[in-house]
Amino acid sequence: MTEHKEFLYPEKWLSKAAAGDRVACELRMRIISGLIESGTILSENKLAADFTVSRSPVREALKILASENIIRLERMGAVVVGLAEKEIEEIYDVRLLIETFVFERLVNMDIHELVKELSKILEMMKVAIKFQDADEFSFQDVLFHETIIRSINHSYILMIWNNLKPVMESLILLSMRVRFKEKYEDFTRIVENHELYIEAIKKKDRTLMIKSLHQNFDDVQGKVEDLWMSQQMLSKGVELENE
Amino acid sequence: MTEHKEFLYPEKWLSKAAAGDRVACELRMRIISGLIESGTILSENKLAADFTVSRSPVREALKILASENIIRLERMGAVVVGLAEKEIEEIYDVRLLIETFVFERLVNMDIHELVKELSKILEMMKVAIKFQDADEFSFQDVLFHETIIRSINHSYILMIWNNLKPVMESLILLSMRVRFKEKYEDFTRIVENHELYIEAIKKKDRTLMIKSLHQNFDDVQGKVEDLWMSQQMLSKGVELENE
DNA sequence: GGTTATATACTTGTATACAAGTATACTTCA
DNA sequence: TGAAGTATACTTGTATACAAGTATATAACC
Repeated sequence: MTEHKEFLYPEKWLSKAAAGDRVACELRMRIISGLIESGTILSENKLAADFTVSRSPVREALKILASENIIRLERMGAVVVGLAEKEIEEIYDVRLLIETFVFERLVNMDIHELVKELSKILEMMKVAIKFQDADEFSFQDVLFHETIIRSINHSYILMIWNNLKPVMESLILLSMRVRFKEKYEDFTRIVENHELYIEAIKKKDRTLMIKSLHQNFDDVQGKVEDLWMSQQMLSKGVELENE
Repeated sequence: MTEHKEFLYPEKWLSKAAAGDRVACELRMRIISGLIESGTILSENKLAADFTVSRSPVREALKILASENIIRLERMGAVVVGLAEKEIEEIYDVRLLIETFVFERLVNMDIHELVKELSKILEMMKVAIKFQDADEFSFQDVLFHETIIRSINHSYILMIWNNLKPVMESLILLSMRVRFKEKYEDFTRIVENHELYIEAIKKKDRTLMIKSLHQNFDDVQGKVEDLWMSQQMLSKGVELENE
């Protein structure tokens, strides 16, 4: 039963969050980073003790994580599912599904405001790169895609995104943190890629959009090894809580 | 503050369900049927009193309904969103999206077992029609589509379905109950339609699948008026809990 | 030893209590 | 009458208590 002094999830993003969300976000990061291994059985009581909160927020957190498919609520205990290669590919599928759907809608819309908004976000990303702020960069990256999705005003597509977003966010965070340290040159490519995406929207060019979308996926999801590296880094000196 | 003696949701489906799910299912039915109008503000305390449970399961229920997009959790009170025409169309979109995705996967799979399973379900549906059991029919109808979706073993597509399913279930239940009373002849068409769907899977015929899928949607979702009729019927003599 | 019973230490789900915050209505004062 | 402050009756989020059920291990018995 080890106390985690350092939290993986950016604390500043939780300024106004309830304890339940806090626990969910931190647990999610630990699961996706691999710090908590697949197959681990989580106990409400143990988690409550670990996070020094009561069972109520913990229960809430577990419900959230279960709806995101990264844990499975069983009769006794919540077993960690995590993200293996298969799940990563599945997320890829769903993102492709919804973002292409969104794009089809965008083709028949006035995208002036959207493009302006996206350009702004892209500038923010560049600043984040300059100051080597991986967390801020990740935030803007997620926001970029969310902005596109929100623009079509489709509550049920947004529902899908809302279920996917936290996992995406964690993936991107972990991936970017590693790369800011080790593959700094990647970011020029990522920025170019997002410029391409904006361009595709501006020109309403389907194939260009698909292309940049695929490249974007590869940038985040193709690098599962990065995540494993990240896990190794992070868990260095940090004991797991296996009994 | 009226006591609802009759529940809209089939009680036998809740035999082993926790109080939270019970409340969620019943509330969902009341919202989708229109018994609880859009814009209504739900109070945890009031709901707890109405259902004679504590706030814990009510909170759980509200979280569930919020994730399904039929209520919106705000600072104070949960406001009912409900299903207007726009939402119905959006659900239509998402079902089309995921079921066509599933079909593409099916094309490269051994569908022998699936077809057998679906045929069985279809027979069950016929029996339900014969005995005029609207609830059983609805159950099998939902199961039919869920079986198709599960067959490709895609946890994130299943995640989308899991979020959509309860709403679909309610829609189908309400729609079928009305039609068992008033449009009995519809059911021969619905059965034919499902046979078409099975045929499409068997032959791996995309266009046939899309066609039957569209017809199936129209059967459930095109009839919003039915729902309003159903609401009128059901709320006859039942007071709303305004104030 | 092997099998069955029982005790114990868990688990979940629900009820209840409480703290902190927010809208509403009322009172007070100019 | 109008504005500002205060009291009150709500709200949410969290902690805690308890009942019912389920695994695990110990003990008893054949």
